[in-house]
Amino acid sequence: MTPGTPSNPDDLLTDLTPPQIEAVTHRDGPLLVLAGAGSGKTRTITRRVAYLARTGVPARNILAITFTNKAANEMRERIVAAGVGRGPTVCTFHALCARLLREHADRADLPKNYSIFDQSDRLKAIREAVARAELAAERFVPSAVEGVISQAKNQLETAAVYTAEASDWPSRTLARVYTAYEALLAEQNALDFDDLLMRMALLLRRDEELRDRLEDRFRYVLIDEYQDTNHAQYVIAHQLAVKHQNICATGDPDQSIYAWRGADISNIMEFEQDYPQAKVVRLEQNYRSTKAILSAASRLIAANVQRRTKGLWTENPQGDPVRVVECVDADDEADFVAETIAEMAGSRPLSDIAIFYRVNAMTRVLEEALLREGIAYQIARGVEFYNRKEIKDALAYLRIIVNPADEVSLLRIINDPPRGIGKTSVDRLVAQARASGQTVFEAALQADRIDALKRSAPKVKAFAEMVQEWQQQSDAPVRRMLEEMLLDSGMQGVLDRAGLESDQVANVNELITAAQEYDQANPDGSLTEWLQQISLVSDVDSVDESSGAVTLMTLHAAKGLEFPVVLIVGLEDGLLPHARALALRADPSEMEEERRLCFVGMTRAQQVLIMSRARYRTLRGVTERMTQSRFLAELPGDETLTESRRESSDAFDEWSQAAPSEFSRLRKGQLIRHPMFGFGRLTWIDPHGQRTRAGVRFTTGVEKTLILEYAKIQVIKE
DNA sequence: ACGCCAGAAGTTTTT
DNA sequence: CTTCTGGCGT
Repeated sequence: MTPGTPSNPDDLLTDLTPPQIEAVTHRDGPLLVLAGAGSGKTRTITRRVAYLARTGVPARNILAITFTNKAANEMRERIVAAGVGRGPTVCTFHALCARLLREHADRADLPKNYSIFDQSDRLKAIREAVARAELAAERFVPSAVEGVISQAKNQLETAAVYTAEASDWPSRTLARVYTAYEALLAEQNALDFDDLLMRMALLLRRDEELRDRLEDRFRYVLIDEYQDTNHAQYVIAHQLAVKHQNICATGDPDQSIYAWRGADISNIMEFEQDYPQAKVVRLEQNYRSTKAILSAASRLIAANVQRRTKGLWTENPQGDPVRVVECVDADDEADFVAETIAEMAGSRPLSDIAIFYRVNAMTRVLEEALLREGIAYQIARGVEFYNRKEIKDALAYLRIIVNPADEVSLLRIINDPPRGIGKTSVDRLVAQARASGQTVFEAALQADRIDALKRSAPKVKAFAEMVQEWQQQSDAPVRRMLEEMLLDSGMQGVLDRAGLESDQVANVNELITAAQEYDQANPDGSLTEWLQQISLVSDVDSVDESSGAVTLMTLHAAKGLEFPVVLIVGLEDGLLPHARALALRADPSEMEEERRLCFVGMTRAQQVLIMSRARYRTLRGVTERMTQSRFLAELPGDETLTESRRESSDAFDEWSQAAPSEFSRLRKGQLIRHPMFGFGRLTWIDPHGQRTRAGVRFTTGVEKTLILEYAKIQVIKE
């Protein structure tokens, strides 16, 4: 279908259910689609976009916001397939903001060529900010400070606002770090991920004229995964929809899994209060999973207290029961996974199969086992590619071409590959820049005038001039720019020495390919735009359905996807739910989020769902006995089938079922005394006869694991 | 100036 | 157990 071809928009409705049709055909005014897992949400949104376009809404007036780039690309393809063309804007919140801030840089009071700082750039800047605020680095762990700043930005609290509101000493001190950090970013023309959202939200609030223009441009706004939007995203969406009120939010509170990142579930829960005229459509029929899978998942999620009950049903066949498999340890579990997949490989393509886990660290054993069985796999971790040293270096070079004020990037590569500019010289150069109020790059250009640099001065100057030469040709195609830079910088030499077979060369080649693809897709593109675009890749963006391989990913990355066969590993207390949610001071809502995470994983499965756990797991070098996840106990017995990889006579079981020992009188919560550490309370006990261990939180605040056979503790009070 | 080694620290999830 | 950092030796 091409634009202009006469067509009946009702063709778009023929295979939809009544509630789906309601959502698709609703024209003006706010719309909330509460879409349960597997209820055809993506299809509904896509159809809605197509329907709007075919019933008179100019395609360019439609904005669809997705959670990942991958989801955006897929939706765009589907919209094109529905005959709408490339008119609608389909992207993530971050990509939208990056683009709009570039387009309206003057109004946003920003340079167009700003750098986007990733996690590690940001941590470096925070360390520097802590130093500048003259605070003890030990007291201010960068990652903790980062969390505070990130949270503030999500709440649209600028450094100035945060400072004004800081009343106690800790927050006043953090306000100083935040202020210093913001100054650092400003000096470097850099934004972090949260800035993209905060800047855009604040800009829309204060610049009425721009808001008005954007409201007219994006007359129809659709937001997917609304349950995982944070406050800043909420404000952006709201500002864009104030005038026309054509906001369509879709989501599922049961699939909210990003509260830790600032997502605010009340955005979706209170949609009807925010938009009193809102029409609400519920999609509760599941088209994805078998009855067995769906009822197991439904039973699990029903254990959440903070939840509006909701029925999810399916007309799909009953299917096989959900298998729960108890393995001996992580290696055994990985073997089980690999063997099971090998058996299935004859009857279905590997790309049908996915393995989910709670933490990335669990991939190693799985990879080894899959390799042994000769099973092709891909791991969803696009971000990791961009964290490789050679990639970060190459991008740092490109970033200073575009934005020479980007000090984090400049310092990263000023002597890499080595060009005789040592640490001392760099320190002196930075000191000179600070003293004269220049950027480090500006100071480097005049290195010959800095006496302190001595013999390295010509090298520094040569480096700066090399960057300047690149700058003069920076409107060349991205790929050519990249290759030129590799050659001139000496990186190519390093790569040549590493050899054609090396990972480094393969990675850089992949980057070159990415650059070339960008050039082809965007004839009017720019290096700036490409750099900003690739700063926003997510793990799942790298997943390729046609790869013919098993897909491995975290449960978080699995959201929005579906696979005929799903294996979820590590169903153990401490892993899923994660130990953090089990901690004594953990908020109960953390446990509920873990349960939703498990629910999300289970509901990705179409036909076969297998969940496994290990009795022993080695984490950071220590083997721990694991108890099964409480979530397994919450599954319905008649829909699940529990199997054990070993007879119960195995040594470990005997060990664990040993006769009650002298430690059997110990109970959780008892007050005890330790000769070295003093008083404390038992937080957990792991009974293994003589080998019984227990966790103790001492009054000093320290928590310790004690092997009771050796630790002579004394019970003070029952 | 540079590379190596040893010790430390940090391990949830990510746009 | 891994990865990174900082210090030390050349």
